[in-house]
Amino acid sequence: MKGLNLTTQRKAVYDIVRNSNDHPTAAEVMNRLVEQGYNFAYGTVYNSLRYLTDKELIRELKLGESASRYDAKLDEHQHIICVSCGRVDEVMSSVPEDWKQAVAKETGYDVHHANVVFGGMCPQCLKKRTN
Amino acid sequence: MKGLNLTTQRKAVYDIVRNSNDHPTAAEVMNRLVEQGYNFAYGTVYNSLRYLTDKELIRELKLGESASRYDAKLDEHQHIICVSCGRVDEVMSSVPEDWKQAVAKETGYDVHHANVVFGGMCPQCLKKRTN
DNA sequence: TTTGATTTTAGAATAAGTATAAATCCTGAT
DNA sequence: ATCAGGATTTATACTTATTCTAAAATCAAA
Repeated sequence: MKGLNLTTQRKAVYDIVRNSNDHPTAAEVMNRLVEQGYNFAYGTVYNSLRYLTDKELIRELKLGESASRYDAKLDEHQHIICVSCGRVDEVMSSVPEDWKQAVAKETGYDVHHANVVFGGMCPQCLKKRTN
Repeated sequence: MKGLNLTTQRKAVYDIVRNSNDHPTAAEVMNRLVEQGYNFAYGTVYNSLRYLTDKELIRELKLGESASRYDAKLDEHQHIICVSCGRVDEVMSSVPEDWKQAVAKETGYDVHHANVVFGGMCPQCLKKRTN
């Protein structure tokens, strides 16, 4: 591939992001690395996450929380956060094209992309609620 | 009103947010306060912004940048950021109801709200571009 | 196998925001 | 007016997430 240099540390970080289904933060990636017996410098984890993001092997998610999360799912999709337990799920249903066009018309912008973060109550928390 | 205590500092902060059209960050609010001859503690500015947010006089915007922005426009709306110059504009066209329903169906969530941040090129930057 | 480039490391630095404790300000009952 | 109690402000310390830096380690190629 186009000059991809996957060192031990980058590979380990990539594998964690790939094999996690909960969009871990840098700190969570760090914890899981330690669980697996690695002991990389904090800066290396951040560097690796940035490198992998630049190479488009993973995506950085800014969902309005204090820390960025990372996602190895690359096809265009959005996210939904449970207001009760904080879990993050994928939303595959894509932004309606005609809405994007309406926004372009309204604002005069050439609209490149949309980042959408839904908030709501996840099925599990809905069940736990008022019974 | 419902126990609203607008001190000098809170009023001054509120006025700045209200009279700005660029969704200032806390640091920008601070700068504008200094320009107006005020000299409040940093903590006071943060406290005031939180107080005003709690009282629903302003809204905190988390647009995926490092710092929160503040907006005195209260009706539901979204935002668009210029990828070239960074300016932030309002998007009044609202999230299509049927899309929200599709997302609820797909995820099983009870969808409460959606935060949308569009990215694109603003009219001014479009004009400046390749001429 | 020396040289140069790249990467990792440890730790310092930064940026945004929160917590804390003392000082100040307000308000309302004596 | 005046004092007590609560709320607010202030200055400063702290936290969290992340980036920067400079030295050490690793790799790759001549």
